[in-house]
Amino acid sequence: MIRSRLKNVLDDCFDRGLAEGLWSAAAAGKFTVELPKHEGMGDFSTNMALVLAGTEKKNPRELARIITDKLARDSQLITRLDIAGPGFINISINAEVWRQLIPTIVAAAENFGRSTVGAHRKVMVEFVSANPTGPLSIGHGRQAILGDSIARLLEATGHDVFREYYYNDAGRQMRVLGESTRARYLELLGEKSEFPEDGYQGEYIVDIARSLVAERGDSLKDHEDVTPFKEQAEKHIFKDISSTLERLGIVFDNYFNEHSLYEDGHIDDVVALLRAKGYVYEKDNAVWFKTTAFGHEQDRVIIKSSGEPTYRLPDIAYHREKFRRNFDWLIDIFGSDHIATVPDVLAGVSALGYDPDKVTVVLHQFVTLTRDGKQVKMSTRKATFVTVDELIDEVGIDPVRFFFMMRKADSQLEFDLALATKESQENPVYYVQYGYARLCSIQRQAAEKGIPDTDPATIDTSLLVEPEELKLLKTLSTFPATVESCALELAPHKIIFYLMELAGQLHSYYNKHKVITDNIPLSRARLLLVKALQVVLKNGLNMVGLSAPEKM
RNA sequence: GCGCCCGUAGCUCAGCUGGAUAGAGCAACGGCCUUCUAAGCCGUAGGUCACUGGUUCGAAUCCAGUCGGGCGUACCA
Repeated sequence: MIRSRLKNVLDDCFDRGLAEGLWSAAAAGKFTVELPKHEGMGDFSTNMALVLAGTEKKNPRELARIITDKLARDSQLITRLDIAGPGFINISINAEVWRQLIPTIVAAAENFGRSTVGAHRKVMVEFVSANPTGPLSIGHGRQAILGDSIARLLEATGHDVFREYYYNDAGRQMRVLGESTRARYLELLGEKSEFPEDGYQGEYIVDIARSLVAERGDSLKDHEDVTPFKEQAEKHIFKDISSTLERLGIVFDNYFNEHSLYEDGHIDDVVALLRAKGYVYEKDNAVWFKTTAFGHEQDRVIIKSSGEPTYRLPDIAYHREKFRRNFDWLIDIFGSDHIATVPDVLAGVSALGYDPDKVTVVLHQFVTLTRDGKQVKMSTRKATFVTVDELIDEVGIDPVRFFFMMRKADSQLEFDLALATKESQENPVYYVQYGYARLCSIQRQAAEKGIPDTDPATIDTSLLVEPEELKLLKTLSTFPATVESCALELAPHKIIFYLMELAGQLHSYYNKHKVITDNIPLSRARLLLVKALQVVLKNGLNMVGLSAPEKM
């Protein structure tokens, strides 16, 4: 926020130089204001002179001198200017400007960091979208938390967010699920049964079968139709999935059933529309989508010779429905194994006349699960996977959320179970939360000692002169911009790194300076800083679905 | 073969819309609890940013190629 104030001053300086004919407009909008990499270089740094040197073919240090002469007139904000290195201008900000942040933050309270840049744009975030064939596995967990955190950050920045879960409870995989359940059911009754070769072997199928025995006894013993088994399995698995999501604090606005696309005729509509536009043809008894018209290497089958659609067709129809529901921005969170479908769906969207630029696909790489240094193979069928539920049981909800958010989506994420369990005491999530708990503890102490409450109007913040205090203020000031860039870049990991940085500075400060001392005015000033820190830590944690415990 | 992602400290990873001396956590080593919670702090050590070339005042960052790992590349989803 102070940075943007400074940027305005620099822009103004640039415009005045432009008016005076000192340089051309070629460098307009190209220079930046950054935080210097190293301490002792002022509060901010700009490459304005270097950028101008490039466009004007002039000596950068000479340009820097001209710029600093112009800037020096503004002393409200700027207290010192230095030209460094090849022509960087290092800028020191009036400490009072930093201090003024404190009452601002305290007054904004839970709104500090929130913004309206989203301007109520309607955004759909589609994520998880696991079919009901088994409990959520680690891979789904990453996606669930990534999607939910992105959704939360978009909400915090003023977007109207809609969370949707797309699933398919029809088809071969569900039939196999039903058959697997029947086999377990018959086993429980002591009957002969043949377990499907590619059946779902997880223990959860036995639990479902057991529930069927409890509810229906042996009445389904000779039942030919697999439907009741399938339905029972689906019912239980969905209940299981939603309870896992609920534990993680994830709530969907809608569950979209793929099957409804058939019932409502959307599948047929899409084929007809594509056909009308000439993007569809028949070959080898199958129906093909002319994706080569969109620069792809080969066309794709959308209806098999058996008459069944391939996954592409409902995916395209589903995205058409998203567009028809008038969202301004469609965000799909997919595992990297779905990468192949993305170009096809986007081609479909284009072919139907919608704007593919409104779709953003966040592909996340796989989670590698290790236990005692050995990689654990994951397969829903074989049930050698670890479920999200088991993971939560072992390490707790906040650490699960935190760990999955800690890495950018592009990176493969290694989750060492042994480490996460054994060393949960040193988990980075506790480092951040402990910072918050410490602040709360300080306030409890202050109340006990009868130090008057923090009415900003009666507090002299100019007593905050320690370098650690000013450093904390600088970090606090970047919170709103951090939230905004995390949201717009769909990158929750950045807020995690921000929170770790802030917590680190706070712990250092705590160890070096006492907040509560016999010096009451100073104590009150520091308590107000504590309050501002509390606001930011809590908002940051809550914004991505983490708790902020007052005691640990 | 082709497409996408990744390759940065012993390990796990930030940094990547080009900027000054490349960072964090864990692990290792040495210190700090009669004082607001030691789930903490301070210090030491640890690097050819995979490799080669290019672009330029400047490259971990951009481009090309090479090597290594992952995921795809279906009339599976």
